[in-house]
Amino acid sequence: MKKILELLSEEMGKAFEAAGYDSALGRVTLSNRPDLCEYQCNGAMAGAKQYRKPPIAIANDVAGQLETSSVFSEVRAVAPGFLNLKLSEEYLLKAVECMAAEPKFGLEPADRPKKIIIDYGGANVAKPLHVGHIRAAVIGESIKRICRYVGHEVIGDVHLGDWGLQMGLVITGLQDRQPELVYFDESYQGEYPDEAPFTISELEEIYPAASARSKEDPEYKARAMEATFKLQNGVRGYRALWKHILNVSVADLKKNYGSLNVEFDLWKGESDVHDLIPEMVDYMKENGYAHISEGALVVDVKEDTDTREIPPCMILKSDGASLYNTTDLATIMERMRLYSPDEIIYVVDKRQELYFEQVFRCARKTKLVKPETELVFLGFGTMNGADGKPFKTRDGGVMRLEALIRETGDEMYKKIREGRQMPEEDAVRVAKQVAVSALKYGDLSNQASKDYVFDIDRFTSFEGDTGPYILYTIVRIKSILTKYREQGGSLDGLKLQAAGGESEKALEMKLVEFNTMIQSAAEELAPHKVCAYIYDLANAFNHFYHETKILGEEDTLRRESLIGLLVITEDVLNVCIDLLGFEAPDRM
RNA sequence: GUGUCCGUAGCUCAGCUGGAUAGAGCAACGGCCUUCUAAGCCGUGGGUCGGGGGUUCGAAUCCCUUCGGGCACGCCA
Repeated sequence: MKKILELLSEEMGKAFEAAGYDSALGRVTLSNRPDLCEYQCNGAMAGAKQYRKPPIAIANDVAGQLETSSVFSEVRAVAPGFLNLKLSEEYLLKAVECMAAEPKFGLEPADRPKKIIIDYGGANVAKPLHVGHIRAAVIGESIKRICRYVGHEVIGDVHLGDWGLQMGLVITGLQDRQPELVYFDESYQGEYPDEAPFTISELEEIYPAASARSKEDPEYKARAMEATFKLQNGVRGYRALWKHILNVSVADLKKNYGSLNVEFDLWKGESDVHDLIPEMVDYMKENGYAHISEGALVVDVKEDTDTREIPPCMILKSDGASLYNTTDLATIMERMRLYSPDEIIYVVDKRQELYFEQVFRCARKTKLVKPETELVFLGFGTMNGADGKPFKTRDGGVMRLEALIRETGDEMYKKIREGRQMPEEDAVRVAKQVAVSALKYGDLSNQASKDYVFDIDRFTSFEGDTGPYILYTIVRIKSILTKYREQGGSLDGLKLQAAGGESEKALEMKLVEFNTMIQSAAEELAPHKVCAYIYDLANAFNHFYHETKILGEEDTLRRESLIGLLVITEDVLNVCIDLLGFEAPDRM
């Protein structure tokens, strides 16, 4: 179905036309003065100059055309030339019925469904996820779901860092700890064990230690680079060890991402494109795209329209080694070959914007992608602590994601215990579920590109603009619907009636905004719009709830209508929180 | 230095394809539970939208300028 504002604008446009004005002036928007009207049209003022008439005269002309409108119950021309509108309850009812009957609540399918790859992990093998990873995961997952919902084919890729110096560091660190391992015996010809010679916790100790040491000890760093080199050149033992590291690490990553309802379709990594690099480099050389500059192989990517110097995109370092750019470009090449996507979205820290600009330009210039392939950089800001600086633990360290989730869950559990009587087991489960909503909503309700302050007390609060508040609202609805069914009511075949009051009407008006909201959230890759919408919707519902007896309504048809409205509201809220990547318990 | 983003209530943030009295939440204060989850709802107070200039009938929103802050700027990722 069409968006409500389009429908109203069409109706208004007709009135402008009938009164002798341009129908394009009939654009209707939500009222910014809800005390005066529900919707408004400012076209009379916009057209005043064109028609050399006072705006109020135009507004009066138009209002005259709408006296018998079945769409608007009230059309008022107000100085200096506003058209203040109220919607007829019957028209609104039809719109609500229509959205309830249509798939996806009347959202028009994407006019051009795209195949999209979304790259939103950024996790590194052998390094635990820390709070810095939460934004990519949470935002990327939501965008993946939103894009799918509007009809695109979306492939989520974690794109692991599994091939760089960090692998050499881990291997070197391991060698120091367990030099006797067969993997380090280059004369060894037999099969390597299936079992990894380390656990995830050991792995997580080895990397930071090795990394720290390499920064102070150049000789150690040289060893790590040597190990990296051997790994990348296929030394058997190193490859086998690397496999172990990968497996142990990925199992752990899946667990942690899983606790945030984040799931990837692809677990590809930098290593997957290693073999493509020589081919790509040759291609760039042969076609004259790349040249040597200061010893390194680079592709110039500056353009005449640049307002600043854009450094060239480096393909190989002066020592001939590949770097992040190399694998990112090779990954683009691989993705084009394997999936031929229409669009690739990178959900990464906004500080990498310039870097990705270079990579994108390079990919275009070297024709790694088709001219029409969209390469989108979606940069997110930092999660800060109360001091406005990047979030740290109390002792100044980097907090692990696991710890953040656990602490939020503990906090939630405490609050549930204080406020509710609930069996222990349920309390634990519900606390986890609500904690995920708190974390995700707290993050997603901010514009992705902005930094935000992580405040556990605020996010886990049941009051205000929070995940728990949204869930609480859903739980309330569920509770009523459960009671209704227990009393013998059925949720099938409910017939809606026109709104019986202001708050009911306001709720319906919010509901019919759904398709508009989703479309704009998808186009702008903006989950925070979904948050803002459900917050408004939850408020509209709670307001309505307080004014309206639902189960106590004696008129059966009216009661069914109210229940029907609850069902739609719950469905819409549930769809929205699913798009944000969390779910509601039955009770809380 | 160059570029870029940001500066809105005590705090955290919306609003930014220009519209009528700039909105929420938190915090503060005051009301509402024998009735569907009060983890809720209603109300009160709180603002030179960083400053200045311009465009416009009209600017938080567009343009210029200035101050303050974040971030990025070839061999890290």
